[in-house]
Amino acid sequence: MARSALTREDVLDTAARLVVQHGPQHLTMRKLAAELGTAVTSIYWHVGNRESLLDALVERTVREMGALTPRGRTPVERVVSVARALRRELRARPHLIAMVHERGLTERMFLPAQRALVHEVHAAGLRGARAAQAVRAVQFQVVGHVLVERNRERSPVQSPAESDLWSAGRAETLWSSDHTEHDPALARALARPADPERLFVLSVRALAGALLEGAGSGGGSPADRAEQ
Amino acid sequence: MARSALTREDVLDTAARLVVQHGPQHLTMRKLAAELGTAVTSIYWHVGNRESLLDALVERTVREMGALTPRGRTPVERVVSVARALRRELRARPHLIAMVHERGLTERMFLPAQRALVHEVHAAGLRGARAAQAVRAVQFQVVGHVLVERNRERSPVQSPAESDLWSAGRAETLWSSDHTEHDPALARALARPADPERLFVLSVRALAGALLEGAGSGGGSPADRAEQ
DNA sequence: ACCTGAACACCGTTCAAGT
DNA sequence: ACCTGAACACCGTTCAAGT
Repeated sequence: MARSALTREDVLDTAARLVVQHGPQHLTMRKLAAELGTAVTSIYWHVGNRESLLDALVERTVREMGALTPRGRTPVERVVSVARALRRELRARPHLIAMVHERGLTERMFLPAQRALVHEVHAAGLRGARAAQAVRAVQFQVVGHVLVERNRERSPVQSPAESDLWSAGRAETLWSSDHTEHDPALARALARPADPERLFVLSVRALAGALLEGAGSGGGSPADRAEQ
Repeated sequence: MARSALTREDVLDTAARLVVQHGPQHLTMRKLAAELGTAVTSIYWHVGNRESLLDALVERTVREMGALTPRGRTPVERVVSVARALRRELRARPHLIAMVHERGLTERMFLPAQRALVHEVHAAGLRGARAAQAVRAVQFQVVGHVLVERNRERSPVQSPAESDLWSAGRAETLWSSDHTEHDPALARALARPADPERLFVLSVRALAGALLEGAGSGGGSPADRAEQ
C-alpha cells in the first residue's frame, strides 16, 4: 500500500474502516497514524483534530444515506416499506449511526426518507399541518424504534432479566402487589424476547393507519386494512 | 465538609453530581479525587475502576426510576398519561439517561411503566400475545420518541437546516425533482420546529388507539375517540 | 504545501508500602 | 480494612523546524 502523498481522503477512509470495525472509542490518532504509516502530526494537518475527523465521518455517512423507493399498493403499505428500508440502512452501520445520533444529525440523515413520506401522506389525502404532523410522527416512530432496538441488542445479560421478572414464579408477586389480573399467556409473551422486525412493522402500520385514515382521498378505506 | 472516612456512597454521590452537571466525559478519576479531597487511588479501593463507577451510577438511576400512577377515564388516556409521566422523568436526567441507554438498560428502567401498561391494555380487553405486543409497541414508541427528541435538542445548528430545505425558495426544486404536488402549508409546517410534546401525545394516542381498538371490553368504542 | 520528532499536559490503572 | 505517592503506559495537541 505504497502511497505517494497522504490525502484527506486517505485519512477519512482508514479512519472510517477502523470505526466500522471497532467503534469510535478505539480510534486513536496514534493508531490511525500507524495504520497510515505516517507521523501522528501529519493527520492534524489534514483533518484538524480528532473531533473534526469524527465530524467528517459523520458528515459522510449522512450524505451517503441513499434515496428510497417506496413499494406497495396503498399509502400505508408504502409508508411501511419506506420505514423498513430505512431500518435496514440504519442497522447496517451501527457505530456510525450512533455517532450521527450523538451529534444530533439523525433528522438530517432522515431527509430523503422524509420526502418519500411527504409524498405518501399527500397521496393519502392529508394536507398542510396535519400532513406535516403525520410525517413527523412516523419519522420519530421509525428512528426511535431503531434506536431502542439497537439498545436492546447491545444490552448485556440483564440482571434480573425482563424474562425473569415476567416469568411464572415471580409474576405472581409482581401482579398481586399491583393488580389482581392473571394472564399467563401475556406473561409468557413478555418473557420471550421480542421479534423486533415484526413489532416494528406492526407499530408503523398501526400508527400510519391511524394517522392516514379518514383523509380526503386515495388511501382506501381504513376498514380495508383493519384486520390482518 | 470534613469527613471521618471515605465511603462508597460518598464516591457515588460526588460522581453523580459531577456527571449530572457536566456529563460523563468530564468525570475524571483525578478531578473526582480532588473534589473528594482524597488520593486518586482511594477511589479505586471503593469502586474498582472508572467503568464500574459509571455502571454503579447507572444502576442507581435505574433503581430510582419511580412507579407511575396512570390517570384518565379510558385505557387509551391512561396509557397516554403513563407515557407523558415517563417522558418527564426521562427528560429530567439527560446525561444519566444517555448512560443507561449506552449500557442497554433502557428496557429494564422501563419495567415499572411496563407493568402499568400491562394493566391498561388488559383493561382494554386485550389478552395474551396480542396484549404483549401492544405493550411493547407503546414502550418502544415512548422510549424511541424521547431518544429522538433529546437528539434533536442537542442538535447543533444544522447546515443546511431542515427548515431551509423545506423553506419556500428551495422547496420548488426539491419537489419538482421528485413529484409535482404543491402544498405550501405543509412546507411551512415542516419548516417550523416541531412541538415535541404535542407530537408525542398525538403519536402515542394514535398508536394506542389503533392497538387497543376492537378489543373485547372496557375500552369504549374506537369511534368515541376517533375525532378530536 | 506538506511532514516530522520532541515536548506538554493530561488520562486510567497498578503496585508496593504505609497505618 | 483503608489510604498513599510513585510509576507506567497510554492519550490529544502544539510547535518549531524541516523539505
